[in-house]
Amino acid sequence: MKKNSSCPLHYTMNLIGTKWKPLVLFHLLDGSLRSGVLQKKVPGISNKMFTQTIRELEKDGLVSRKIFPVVPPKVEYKLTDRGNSLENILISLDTWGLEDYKN
Amino acid sequence: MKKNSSCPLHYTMNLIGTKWKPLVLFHLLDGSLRSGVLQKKVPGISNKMFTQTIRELEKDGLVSRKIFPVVPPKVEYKLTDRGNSLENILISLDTWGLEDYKN
DNA sequence: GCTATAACTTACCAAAAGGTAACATACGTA
DNA sequence: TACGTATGTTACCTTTTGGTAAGTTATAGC
Repeated sequence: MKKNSSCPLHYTMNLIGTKWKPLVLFHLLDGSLRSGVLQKKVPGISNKMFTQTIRELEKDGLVSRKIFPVVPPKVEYKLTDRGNSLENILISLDTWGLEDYKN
Repeated sequence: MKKNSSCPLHYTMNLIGTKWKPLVLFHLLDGSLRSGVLQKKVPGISNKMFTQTIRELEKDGLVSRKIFPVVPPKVEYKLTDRGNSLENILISLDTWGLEDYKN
């Protein structure tokens, strides 16, 4: 049963309602990852889209970026507390896909 | 904790990973609605996008369409069982937005 | 026979998203 | 001094998305 109809869902969708954002966030649930590793975990994403997506997530405070001043470059991304608060939703979306695919 | 890494989430996102689909589905949680009523409940959606979105949801078996042979036309949409299985996720997304907005 | 109605559909155009490939960086190593 | 490395950025182009406005339908009521 729906709780109200003014619909904060609209707000949520403006933050994470794209094809790639939930996928990127999902793969960070287990902890921080190097940029290249994270990108490889998202099948089909181009380099450009990956950068663009992670920049927006960073801007919105859902992931944080840690730069190691080494050569060649090393960058790690991880969920912020705000990003991590999406954990249950991300897992539910994943589980739903798994169940639905069976049918 | 994530359950696996092959990621059925990708499958889920291909079904409902757009700006409008979750919003349309959400407003059908309480039961069937006439086309025009449903459309008015989704703020900012154009007629064209509404039609296109609902057609895809119908094609994917998430909503069903009932036509009443009257003039002027009357059409009602409602969630299928498959669509209704997204209820918890849709509510979670809405609730998350409500909580997040406070901060 | 003209009009209002709800639910579309279509044509046209503008805006945004997205792919590919080249370039940038800076240091250690061959 | 040229190369490899990881992490980007940028330019160019194509594809997709999206908005607006006009057209379509069938009948009841004026």
